[in-house]
Amino acid sequence: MRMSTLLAPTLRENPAEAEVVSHQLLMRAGYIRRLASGIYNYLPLMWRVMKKVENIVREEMDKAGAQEILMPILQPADIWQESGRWEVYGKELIRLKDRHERDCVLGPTHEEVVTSIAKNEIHSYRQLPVNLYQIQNKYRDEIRPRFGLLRGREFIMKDAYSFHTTEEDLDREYYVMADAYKAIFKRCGLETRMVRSDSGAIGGDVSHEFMVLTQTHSGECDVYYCSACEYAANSNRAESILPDAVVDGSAFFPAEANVETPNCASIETLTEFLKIPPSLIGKALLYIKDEAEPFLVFIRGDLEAEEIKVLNAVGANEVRLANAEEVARYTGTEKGYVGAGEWQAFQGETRIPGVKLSFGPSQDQAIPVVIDHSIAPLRNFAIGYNRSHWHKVGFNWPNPELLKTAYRDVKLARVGDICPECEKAPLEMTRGIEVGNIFKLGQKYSKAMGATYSTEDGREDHFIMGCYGIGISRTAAAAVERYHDENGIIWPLPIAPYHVVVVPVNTSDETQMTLAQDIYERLQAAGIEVVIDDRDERAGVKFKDADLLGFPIRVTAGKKAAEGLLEVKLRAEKSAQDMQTEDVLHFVQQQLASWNSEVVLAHV
RNA sequence: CGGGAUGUAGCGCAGCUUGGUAGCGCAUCUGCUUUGGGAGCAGAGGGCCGCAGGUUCGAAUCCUGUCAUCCCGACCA
Repeated sequence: MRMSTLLAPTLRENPAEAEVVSHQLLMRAGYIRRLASGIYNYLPLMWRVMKKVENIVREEMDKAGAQEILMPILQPADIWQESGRWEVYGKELIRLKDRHERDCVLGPTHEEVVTSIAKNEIHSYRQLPVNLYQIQNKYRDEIRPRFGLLRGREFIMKDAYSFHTTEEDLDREYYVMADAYKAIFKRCGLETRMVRSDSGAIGGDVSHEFMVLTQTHSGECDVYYCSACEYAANSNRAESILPDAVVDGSAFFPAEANVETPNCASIETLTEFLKIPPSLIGKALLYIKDEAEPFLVFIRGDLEAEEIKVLNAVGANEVRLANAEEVARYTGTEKGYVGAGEWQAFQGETRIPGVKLSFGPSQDQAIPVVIDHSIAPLRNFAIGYNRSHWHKVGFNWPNPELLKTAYRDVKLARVGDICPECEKAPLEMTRGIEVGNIFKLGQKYSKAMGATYSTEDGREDHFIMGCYGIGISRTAAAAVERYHDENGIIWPLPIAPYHVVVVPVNTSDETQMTLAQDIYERLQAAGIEVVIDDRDERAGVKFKDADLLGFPIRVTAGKKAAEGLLEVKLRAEKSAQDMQTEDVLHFVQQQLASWNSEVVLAHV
């Protein structure tokens, strides 16, 4: 490819609209252009990268035994009504009508379509298991598209769906896919962690996400991971064992007492006033469930509540912290002084289903309660008195047995907490970009849509399903997010748009041009993807662009061209070396053969 | 959808407070010089100031509406 004809319009400055590194660099290096919010043109270099990622995915999926198909993007509404997601999916689903006023959708995912295929075409256990996948544009009318390719409204995704006769067989396939995913991301040069997660709108029981760990801002989730074992989880799922802390306050409070604590509405001011560690405080947070029901969360003073965990604990669609007015209305005190006080515990169903404990001055005024496990070991501690500017100290729960029914895990894990799996090493945290996920769907869709097959003993049974996604465009963007420096992108060799850029420093110098043209042609003949910067530009411009565009290997024909020497430099490294044309060929081939991500990792 | 901000040349921005008919840098085009890290000089082209109303003798500037884009939250590959 000749740079003089390549459509890669580079920009000297970052576009104002781009906030994250991958978005900035892909825009600046002329890989993408925005058409509308969350909708992008992939220019020639980007499309090459995309196809590289696609091909790696395709090869590994094929190797894992999946079969590639292509399902329609435009889908009739009736299958969505059948599955129930016409109502459930909400505004993210792009709906439209055709000329006959028939409702249609643009596919955000393809469980409905693939289940209809299985329903119509798979009739016998003899045809199972089967795993079908496609690589295709997906449409999700995101509330807030952002971060360039990391969250678009249109994006390219590989989605696979497997069908099974038993849970055990689904299990087997699940781990076949997990292994395929590990191989895929490794081949893309990306280090990933397989992370437990919530299954969200897609449904099902078990799910894992594959996260590219990044230190940059763009990672959308906090990922806690064990420094010793393989444990990793989203912040909204991460469990942890708390390291030792002071949980018995008998040294501070010889006896139970009510103390006046003026202006001690925060943990910080209270610890200062009482001269105790924050772990000796029972913190009470008043939440509102689905804009209707108040409930209390008790958690140790030095910990934070994790809202998704809280939400799951009470089976809510939405939770939020109560405002000052609500705190006053429901507890009769002000923020910072809510607690157990003189209240009593009441057992039995509350207004919130599943929560069986409530606290209050009387049963009909009692508020449902969720208690974090961190509260359990507390003895002789401090807690709000439900009276402004008063706390109770040296407090012990009157009936610890009763509380047990309300224990949940609702705390936000902290860096330094102990790994829940190996129970030895401390947890660490990083930002992560979710590039893939795998779900066990079970029979959710096959039951909803009546998709059955004949079993070996002649019964009809619903398919047991799994589904497995990889964001192709997001993976490419994540690679930029992971591999770049102040000068631009540093593509991992396997997904680089071209492997080599040949730079004749001065196009009017015939010796340089001849040498450059020669190595360009020989690299090409050897099947290496190479671009020659034949533009009549100054050396600085070409070098800047080569760095910005991120070609892994740069071959320069410059001063030493007269001696037949070319300068070879890896984008990820600082130093360069001079070589004869023959050696350049060998060097490049060797790089391609011996590619491994550790080399890049070491230099970024 | 709530909170915040921004729309002026292809890109990045100034001008707006205090209305008087648009400017800077980069990019583009032409010519000469230059040629190993975003060159210099000379010249040129390109904008109904997001759009629609209103106020005014006069609006990029003030007012109203609208559209778009971005950032922060809840959702997601």
